[in-house]
Amino acid sequence: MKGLSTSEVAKECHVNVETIRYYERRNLIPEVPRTASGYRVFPAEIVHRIKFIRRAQELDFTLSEIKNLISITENDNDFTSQEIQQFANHKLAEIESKIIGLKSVQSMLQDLLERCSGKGPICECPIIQSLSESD
Amino acid sequence: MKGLSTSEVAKECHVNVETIRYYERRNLIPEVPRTASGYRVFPAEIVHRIKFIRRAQELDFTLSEIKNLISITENDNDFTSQEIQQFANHKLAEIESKIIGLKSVQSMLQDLLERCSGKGPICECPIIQSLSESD
DNA sequence: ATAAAGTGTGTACCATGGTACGGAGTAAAG
DNA sequence: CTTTACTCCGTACCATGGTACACACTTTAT
Repeated sequence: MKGLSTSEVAKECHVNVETIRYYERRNLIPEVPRTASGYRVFPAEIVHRIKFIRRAQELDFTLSEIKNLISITENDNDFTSQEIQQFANHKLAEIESKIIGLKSVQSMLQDLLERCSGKGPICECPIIQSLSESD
Repeated sequence: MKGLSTSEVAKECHVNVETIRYYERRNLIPEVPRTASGYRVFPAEIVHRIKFIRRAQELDFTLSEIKNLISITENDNDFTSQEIQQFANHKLAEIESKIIGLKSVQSMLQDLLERCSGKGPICECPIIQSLSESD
């Protein structure tokens, strides 16, 4: 008995059953074979695919970007090397500036935590200062 | 003639006029005075406030988090030092793990770019490899 | 004085990423 | 066998962060 049911996959991946159907509709996962009565039968690999999607989402890839990413790897796509290069470059720039921004918030928050040690009055909040000053 | 109209503020901040009304509804900006005929008259400082909101959004703060941030600084809030500390700690953890994730995608993309130099067949994409392997 | 531009309100709509629900058929357990 | 659990589908709904629109009233420019 090989193959997983929708809910087995959902449980494995810690996602909602509906999410799986949704990903299918969005073509993030393939349409898998069905039983005679129409129940989906997923190959075990689908679990990796879905976990892949979730990890990529956490890193701010949108579902359509993820779709592209997937089709690049599967080689069943219409992208040229150049396009892939451009995509990667674009995303890289985005990521770089995000890292910079996050690092600055990070140090602001660290600062805040040092000053506001959970007691006494609200400090002159350094987060807000920094976010406010730049223009 | 002091005070800015809605569209002047919008222009200054590079946001849509409707966005300003939206922020007012969400209580991210105060309800400002009106002219006799009901037109909003914004103080110049509102521009900083709105730019603040936009910067914070870019760094993944949600509008409600931003609202909290603002009310913390204005001291017209019900937060204890402890709550602020917790909020900061929580957000800090979030930011840290995001930075780590982004850095790993960053190096994957850099890798990809080195290998796929825009010519030849699609490489065995290292991005996907890395996203796929972990569990 | 009259047209064009700006502002107000409320409500509807958009995209993204899901989640829930009703009704009907299927499978599994008691 | 019947009850419970699972699955299907389509459609509707939710939250977030806006954006657009219609309709009415001001303001400004000509």
